[in-house]
Amino acid sequence: MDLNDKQIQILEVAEKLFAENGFDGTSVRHIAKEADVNVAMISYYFGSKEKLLGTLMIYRASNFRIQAESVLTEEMSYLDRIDALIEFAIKRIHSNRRMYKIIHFEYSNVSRQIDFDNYLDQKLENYKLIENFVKDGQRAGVFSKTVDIPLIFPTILGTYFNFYYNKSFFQRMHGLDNITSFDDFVYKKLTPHIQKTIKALLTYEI
Amino acid sequence: MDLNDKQIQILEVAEKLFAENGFDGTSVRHIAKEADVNVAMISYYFGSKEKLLGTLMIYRASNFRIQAESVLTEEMSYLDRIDALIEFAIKRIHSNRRMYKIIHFEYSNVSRQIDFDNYLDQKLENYKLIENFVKDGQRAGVFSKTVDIPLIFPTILGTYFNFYYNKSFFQRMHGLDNITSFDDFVYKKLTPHIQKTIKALLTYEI
DNA sequence: GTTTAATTTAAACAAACGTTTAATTTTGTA
DNA sequence: TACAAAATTAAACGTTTGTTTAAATTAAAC
Repeated sequence: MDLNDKQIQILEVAEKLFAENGFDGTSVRHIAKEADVNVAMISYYFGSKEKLLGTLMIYRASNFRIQAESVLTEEMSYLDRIDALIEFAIKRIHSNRRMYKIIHFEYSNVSRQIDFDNYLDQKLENYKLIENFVKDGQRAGVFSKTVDIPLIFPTILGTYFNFYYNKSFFQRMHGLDNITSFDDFVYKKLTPHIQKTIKALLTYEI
Repeated sequence: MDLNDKQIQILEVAEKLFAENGFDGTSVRHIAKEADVNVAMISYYFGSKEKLLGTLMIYRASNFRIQAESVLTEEMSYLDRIDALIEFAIKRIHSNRRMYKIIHFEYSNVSRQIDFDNYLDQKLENYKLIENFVKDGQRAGVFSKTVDIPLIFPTILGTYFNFYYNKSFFQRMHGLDNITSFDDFVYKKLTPHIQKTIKALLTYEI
């Protein structure tokens, strides 16, 4: 997939607007105007609005697994590697949060004709990686054997996204008033909270 | 707010379709057809599509706090009350999951003119209730003093919703193939996982 | 410099959108 | 039965939707 500058410009504007207003809430004319191109360019380059979203998904599907794998094989204690993995994971989903929001909302939409196979394959790959790591830790006697491994992911990602989806509520509650402090909060408060939660869960007996 | 049978019928169809296809992805004609009424009835009863959503929010905003309060004041250990609270909370959000999905996706939509004040007020009330309970537990020496109380909610709700939003993925992974087993999974696997996670977090030192 | 291909444009397309209208039917009241 | 109010209907309203067309412009190839 080779994309020229204009195509990338359109994709990034579309990502922003899809995340803000939803796929159906965003018109191709709105995308075109914001990206400063003619409406017809979207059909010309991508074929259709749905294919534009499909291209966007592929464009954003960079490989989480390879980097996560290198984090997990560093020479550190199991708990330190959990910390490192979660720090890396939150950084990743935070910078890709718009794409995730689009996926969350379109994934369960039956009327949409979008190919989620690549997304699901990557998700499964990522799961297998974590599963093996946790099982290693269990064999080493560091992690509890009663933890429900498939549900670790929803707890990590879910905590982040529930925070993100209720951003205004938390901003009001904490008095955060701009984007910088939202970013700061994610790294300085939310990430440690998730790290602590997962470490607690993985070492909790009965 | 007094609603007749036909109005309730429209509201429940709308809730289902909004959750499935989004607010913008659902047409008033689709709602009317599914609810077996004429399109004009929606304007006639609710004024507009947006006001229909507003009415739906009020219709679903039943009081979580009162029931949660009675759970938290039962004569049980702190950890057992955590279990009871989470079991109750998951039951509630599971049965209201469609409404929550709509709210999550419309809440961050700036172009929408919907009143979220009631929703936010309730959210704050619920938070205050939990905050007081956790602080009591900390004073009693049962709960860790380093836990970030405002982030307990995102972990509970987020775990549920990330599971729900990736339902098909988990169904494929666990071989769940119908709605009954999805319900079963929520109560028999997901709820215990969240209970364990929060108890672990609340008793985790350092 | 000429020709061919790629890009960009404004305009038009039919379909679908939320909403309103005005007429008709049903219901409730006296 | 007669009347008024409420409910229901099909049709029409003006916009907006995604997409296509055909002409104009720019870029690349020879």
